[in-house]
Order: sequence, then structure tokens, then C-alpha cells
Amino acid sequence: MPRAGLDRAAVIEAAAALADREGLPALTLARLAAELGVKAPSLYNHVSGLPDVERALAIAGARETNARMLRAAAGKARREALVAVGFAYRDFALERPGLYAASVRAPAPEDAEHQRIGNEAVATIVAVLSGFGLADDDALHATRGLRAVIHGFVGLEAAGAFRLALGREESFLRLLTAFAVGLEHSIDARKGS
Amino acid sequence: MPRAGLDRAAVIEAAAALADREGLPALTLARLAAELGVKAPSLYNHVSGLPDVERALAIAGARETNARMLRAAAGKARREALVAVGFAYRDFALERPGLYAASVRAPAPEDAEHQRIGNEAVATIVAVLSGFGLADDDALHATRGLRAVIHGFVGLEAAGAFRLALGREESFLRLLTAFAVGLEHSIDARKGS
DNA sequence: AACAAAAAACTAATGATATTAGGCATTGTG
DNA sequence: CACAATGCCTAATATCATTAGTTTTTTGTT
Repeated sequence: MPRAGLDRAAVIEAAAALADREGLPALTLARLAAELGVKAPSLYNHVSGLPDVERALAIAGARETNARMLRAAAGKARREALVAVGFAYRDFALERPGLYAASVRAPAPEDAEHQRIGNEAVATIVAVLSGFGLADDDALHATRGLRAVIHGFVGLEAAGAFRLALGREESFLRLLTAFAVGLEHSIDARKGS
Repeated sequence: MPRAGLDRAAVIEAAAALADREGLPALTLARLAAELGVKAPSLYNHVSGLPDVERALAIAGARETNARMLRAAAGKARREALVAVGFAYRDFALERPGLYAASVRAPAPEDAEHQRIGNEAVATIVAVLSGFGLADDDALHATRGLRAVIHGFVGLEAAGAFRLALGREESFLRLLTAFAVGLEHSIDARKGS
């Protein structure tokens, strides 16, 4: 039997491509092996099982998302930064639906590495909101809010929930703007202005 | 062999209970059958397969969500109605995580019944936003926004994404309020006030 | 260069799952 | 009370993931 010349990276890459192309649920070891011209058990020389592959996709997706958000936020502040980060996240989800879907699943509580990557993305959101001059709990609540706004819109869009012929970018832009405006006002209100 | 006395409703109910208790992924026909004191193939006398069960849960969940949102919105308007509906949705997701998870999956495009239930929930959101005096596209964009806000926050919370010791109700309240405030202001801006 | 060790592929087997087919008992109805 | 429908069963097939054990190819060492 000739060797296929696989390694872990090649397996994970093929898995990502398959998940992007046919959806995360279509990613099975049997399918992946066939795609790579190999029998399913052979994959165990490179990965420890399906959960390992899924975790690798989740981490790769989270890394990529975070990198894009950081790039998008560079040199921007407040409302502009918030919108840029939102769209960076959305673009990634639309371009790599399989990786995105994998990265959405919450990391196992005992998976320190995966948790760490997730925390970095949260830190990026925190940084984006720092320009709004929020302190302490205000900043934490706002972070949860922005995560929810972005995750919610992108998730619904990825699930095909927006079927109307109405610009989705426009919807997203308005949502991000409304949240930003709302944030600014709640700050004013709290300052007693 | 004595009869178990099952019918479709009993099967679906047990499936919902199992999904709530152990998570939607734990819902398998084998598991469900064991729970009901019956062998898996016997379930086919009452449901047409696992997808049928999942669809039934999705529809039941969507119905219940919608009913709760309608009840919550009755007699309220604008910001108050928006907050009430958001919390009604959230309460349901926390009380019935399995049903909620099932109802989040988008209906198949050819599944008219399921689509219809989903549209009713959208109509409820539209109604809640009607008090804000939005017209045409503005109303549609805002509806997408509110759906995203609610779905996003509740989804993250259900996934265990909010691990800090910081009131989650408070975070959600602030998010809904920020969105409402942002909406009001974007309306003002558009009116040129 | 030869050979031993490591790595990568394979086949075979196990166990979970869904699902279909076919048989038998129970039940409710004429 | 017979009988037809119904509900449950066992048996069988097919798809997965995964483990064990084998073979073959590389690789690295002497």
C-alpha cells in the first residue's frame, strides 16, 4: 500500500474544507478518510478521534476570528471600531461557515488551551469597548452585550433565518449602531448628564 | 409482552424531558426507548424517526416561546414591552433547555408548518416593535436586530459563555435597554430632529 | 549498506446508532 | 366471539467511531 503522506495539519485542513463545503454535521471520520484517499482507522495516526478534529477546528476558527477582529479594530475607536469588529466577525462566518460553526461550540471546562483562545477573543471585545469610557461592571455588561449582538446576528444569518430581500449588511450595521448609541446614552445617563 | 400504552404525544413528551434533562445531543431513539421501557423499533409505531421527533420538539418549543412572548407583551409598549419579551424568551430557554435548543434549529425550507410557526414568532417581535413608530424597512431591520439581540444573549448564556460572577439578568436588561435606546435615537436621527 | 526501530497504512472486530422487515400477541370492534 | 388493526418484539442491514493487531514503508543508526 502506497503511503498517502498525511500529517496532522493536512488532516485538519481537509476537515476544515469539508466542513466549510458541506456543513459541520457532514464532517465524519469516514467521510474525511475517503476524501483523503485513506481508510478511517488510518486517521488515528494523526488525530486522536473525531472530538480532536472538532476541537482543532474550533481553535483554528477562534484564532482566525480574533486575528481578523484585531486587524479590523486597529486604528479605530468607539463606534467605528465596534462596527469594524462586528463586520470582521461576520465576514469570517460567511467565508468559512464550517470553521465558524466549530468555533461557536463552547470549549470543555477542562480544556485550558481552548478556553484561553476564547478569552483572547473576549479581550478583543473588551478592548474595542474601552474607548467608550466604561468602567468596572459597566464594561463587563457591555462586553456581554456586544458579544451577544454579534453572535446573535451572525448566527441567525448563518442559519438562514433572514429570508427577506432586505440588505443584511444594512441590518447588521443598524444593529451595531443602535447598540453603540444605546451604550453612549446609558453612559450619559449614569454620569447624570 | 405487555403493552406500554404509548402514543405519539407520550413519546414526544418523554423526548422533551430527556432533552431538557441531558441535553439535545443525548436524545437518541435508543435512549428514549429505554426510558419508555420499550425497544427502539417500537417507537416507529408512533413517530417516523428521529428527525420527526426533533421537528416535533422544535415546533413545540417555538409555540411555547411565542405564547410566552405574547403573554409577556400584553398590555405593554415600547421599551417595557421589548424588555418583557426578551425576558420571556430567556426564561423559557433556561427552563426548557432541550426544547429551546431544538427550536433554535432553522426549519427545513420545504417544511411549511414549521416555517409558519417560526413566522408567528417573528410577527410577535414585529408587534412589539410597532410601538416604536418604525415604518417599512426600518421596522424590518429593527426586527432582525431584536431577534439577534435576544437570540444572541440567550444562546451564549445557554452555552455557558458567561462565567463571571456578574448578574446575567442585569447584563440582559442593559443590552435590551441599550438596543431600545439606540432604536429610539436612530428614529429621531432619521426624522431629522 | 544493512538493519532495526518507528511510523503509517491496512484488515478485522466491537459496539453504538438508526432504520426496515416480518412475526406474534393484544385489544377493541363488529 | 372472531378478526382486523395495532403495538411490541426479534432479526437484520447499514453507517459510524474506535481499538487491536498486522504489514509495509521510511527513517535513522551503526
